Amino acid sequence: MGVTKKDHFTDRQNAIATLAKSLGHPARVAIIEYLLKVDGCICGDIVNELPLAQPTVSQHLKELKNAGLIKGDISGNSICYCIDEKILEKLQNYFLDISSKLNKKNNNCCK
Amino acid sequence: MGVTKKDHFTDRQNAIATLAKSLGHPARVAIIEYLLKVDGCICGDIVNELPLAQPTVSQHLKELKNAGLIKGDISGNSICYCIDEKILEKLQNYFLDISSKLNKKNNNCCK
DNA sequence: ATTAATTATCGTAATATTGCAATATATAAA
DNA sequence: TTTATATATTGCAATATTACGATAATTAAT
Repeated sequence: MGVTKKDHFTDRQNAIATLAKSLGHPARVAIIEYLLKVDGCICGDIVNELPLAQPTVSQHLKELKNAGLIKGDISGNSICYCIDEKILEKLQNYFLDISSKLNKKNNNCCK
Repeated sequence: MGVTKKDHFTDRQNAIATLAKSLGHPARVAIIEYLLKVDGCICGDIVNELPLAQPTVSQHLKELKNAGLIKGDISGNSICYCIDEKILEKLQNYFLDISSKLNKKNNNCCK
């Protein structure tokens, strides 16, 4: 089928999956890392940085934006994309939570 | 095309993307959360827990295993899956790293 | 040895993703 | 106003993912 049965999972599980999925492509990881590195955030710079055609990058930017990981501001002729700290914090907290649960648990049933 | 141009990105970017992708489906998030919650880790329990058919769950388990997030031990008739702490730690550290970089940066170019 | 139970694999259909050329849209510059 | 620049959208081909029935493979129980 290729269609995910979202209805059967919790909102939280779907939310985490959506965020994780948006980082599930190296180009999108590269975009986040680029935005972390630079001061500006002009779309054209991202296109130049990545080894992909402009429409492809635009598509990846759209996915990151839909997931909430980045936001975009119109800046004259071009568009300035930046990381949305809140959502990244959410992801970070999720993994912190998992780690603390793992620590409290004896996770030794497999070697 | 539908084929990811992995060659053009760094190993680290590809590695993070692979891990994130493996959590990019609610069923796989649910599997991880289930393994965190319970003491045992028998495949059949996971199948019962999830609203998906056995072959589908088996496929998701395989993906998590390929990504390195879980490992499986044969346990008599059945198979015991558990979380691989090392890899989850890797993911956690990645997001901690991003957060600290975000804090050092003035990320105020978009409102 | 047969049968039951557990998990993996195969085959296949439906849908999603990736990538890009072509084109549209919108703003800036001349 | 025309032209250049920057980004988004459309359309399409290739590949990947998701889901499951049927079946294989493996071990346990009888």
